[in-house]
Amino acid sequence: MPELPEVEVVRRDLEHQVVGRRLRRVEVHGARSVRRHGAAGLPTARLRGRTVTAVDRRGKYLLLRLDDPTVVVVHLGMSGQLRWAASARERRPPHTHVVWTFEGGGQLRFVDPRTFGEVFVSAADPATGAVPELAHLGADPLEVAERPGALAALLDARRTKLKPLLMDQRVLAGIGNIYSDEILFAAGLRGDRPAASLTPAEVGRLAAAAAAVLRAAVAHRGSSLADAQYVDLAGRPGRYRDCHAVYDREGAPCPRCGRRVVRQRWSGRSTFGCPGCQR
DNA sequence: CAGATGCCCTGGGCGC
DNA sequence: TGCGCCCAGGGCATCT
Repeated sequence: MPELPEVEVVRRDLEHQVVGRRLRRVEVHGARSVRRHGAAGLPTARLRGRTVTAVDRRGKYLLLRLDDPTVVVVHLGMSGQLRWAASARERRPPHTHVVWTFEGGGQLRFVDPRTFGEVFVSAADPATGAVPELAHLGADPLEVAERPGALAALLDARRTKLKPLLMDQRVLAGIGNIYSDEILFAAGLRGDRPAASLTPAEVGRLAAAAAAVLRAAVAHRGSSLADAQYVDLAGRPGRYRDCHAVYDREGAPCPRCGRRVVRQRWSGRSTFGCPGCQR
């Protein structure tokens, strides 16, 4: 569920909380969350005593950069949360799999009931800061939206449909099922249009819609759905769900034309849209 | 190569 | 009240 806006909200909160702080201890309680490291487990010794210098985001991944090339990478998956506790004595939520304790008090907890998320440690390229495991990720949607020409090139490069392309992390990194539906509605485009079929005017609408939807979602601190899987660092839900035009609104009136929002299933996944406003 | 399917996993919602 | 089933879906593997 956490997509670009939710991850960005957590990134900003985290930046204020942990940059400049030194790690005292790292504990792993759930092996599946650090599965990328295999039997060796998370290399916690590499982290101890290090200071966090920056918190970055690459698509849906969070990067905690330390004062050496080491980077702690967190992906929230479907149900992952990062939660801050002012004191280590605060009770840990169920499904707390990784705990970072900082000098001077304060704990960061990685909580993830469905364990689709993960935590891993890597080394950034000293020249570029790039993380090798994330090399497959495509462009940041917010940056591409500034340049419709670049977006047009991405759309033309693949013979696929519009929605799968928006959600393809190798092309655009950060858009998932919720925001692809909201962006396509805002752009007035159907998700099953061939990506390469868009006119320049439609590409312009798509770029503007992506920027507007993603920025508004960040401003509203993300989308928390009924199951409340996504909450911010302090455990608070986001409010952007109240702004959804189509996602999870099957049968409700389209905010633009009043027709009923339709839900379809594509390859096992729900897609919401307005049959009147999207073409 | 595009696209479909299945798997991983748990909690919430719903039907009976 | 309670049981069992379905669903949510990001990323990846595996097919057609």
